[in-house]
Amino acid sequence: MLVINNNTELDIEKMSQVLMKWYDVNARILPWRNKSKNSPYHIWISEIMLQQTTVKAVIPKFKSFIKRWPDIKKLSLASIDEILHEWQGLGYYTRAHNIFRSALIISKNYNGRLPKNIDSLKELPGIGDYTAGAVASIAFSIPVLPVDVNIERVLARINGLFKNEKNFKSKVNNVAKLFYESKRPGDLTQAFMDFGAIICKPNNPLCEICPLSKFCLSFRKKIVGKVPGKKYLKSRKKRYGVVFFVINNKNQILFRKRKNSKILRGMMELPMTPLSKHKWNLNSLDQYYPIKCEWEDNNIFVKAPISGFQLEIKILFSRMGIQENGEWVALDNIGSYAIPSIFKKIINKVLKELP
DNA sequence: GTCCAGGTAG
DNA sequence: CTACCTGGAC
Repeated sequence: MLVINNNTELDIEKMSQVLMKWYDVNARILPWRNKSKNSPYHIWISEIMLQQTTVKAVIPKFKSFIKRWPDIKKLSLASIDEILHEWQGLGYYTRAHNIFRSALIISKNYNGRLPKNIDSLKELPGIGDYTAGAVASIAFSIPVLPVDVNIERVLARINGLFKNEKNFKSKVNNVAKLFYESKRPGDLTQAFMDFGAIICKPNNPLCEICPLSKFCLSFRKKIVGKVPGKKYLKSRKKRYGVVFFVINNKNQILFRKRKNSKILRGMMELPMTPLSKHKWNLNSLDQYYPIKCEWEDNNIFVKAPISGFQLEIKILFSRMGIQENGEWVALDNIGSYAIPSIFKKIINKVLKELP
């Protein structure tokens, strides 16, 4: 028995068995699937269409596409305009271009048949790690388990892995590799896919009828809904700001009160520039300096996610004698003010990193 | 109405 | 890392 992440229930053989048994009864009927033998061409087209696109949207498009171009040779004789027209509404139109380019390559170099190994598949435009693995396992019975978000979620839940933690991707890939030995690689891949879509759903997973629950660490810990969670920093829009960090010889920091702003109104903040889409030119800060003094640039940056944005704050620093004007807050009294956590974060970082 | 996921290419 | 597009979540 293999043990991953303290999951002593993990038993690859047994899990594959259970999953296959479930799949044999519950497999979705989809137009690109064939009980006796899957067509590599159909699997390829369906996998490309299914990238970023729901099964529901793909089904009618797949049918008309295959009807119009029943094999790769015929597809290679089409025009890109025809293919784009057929792709209309599916989105990500580069996929259509890539399919056409691949069709030409396959006709020319592979006699109209998809190559049967992962490396050659990945050389074709539009085929990356996932799609190569999907086609290889489903169409050619090559023992791999490609990891898309659905399979990732299933494996992560079974092993209690969070996207947040270090090396999440490689941990999931390592678990996936444990399943490479399967006797029915294509069915196992599709079993995982259907299982992720029907039972181990992103929201409201059906744990009460899940045949894998006894192997599932998240289920045992009652945290299924939280796994795999989100990455801490997603691709958010970037905004840049410069904070003026002023501290006096009584260990007080210069603050100011936010006024006519939508967010964080009435809370205390460190003096700073407005947030900009672009990095600040340090020569254009004149109108934003809270006081007149010399500014040290210690090359300190603080990154923080806030309401849909990823902030990158640069710190300019100044140490000075007692000064009457302004809102000065003693370091050991910060707790008694309404200060957004982002500014606390900045303060902590600055105090830690100052030379 | 707004937010945002999601494989691949670049 | 971002752009690509759409539809599903909220």
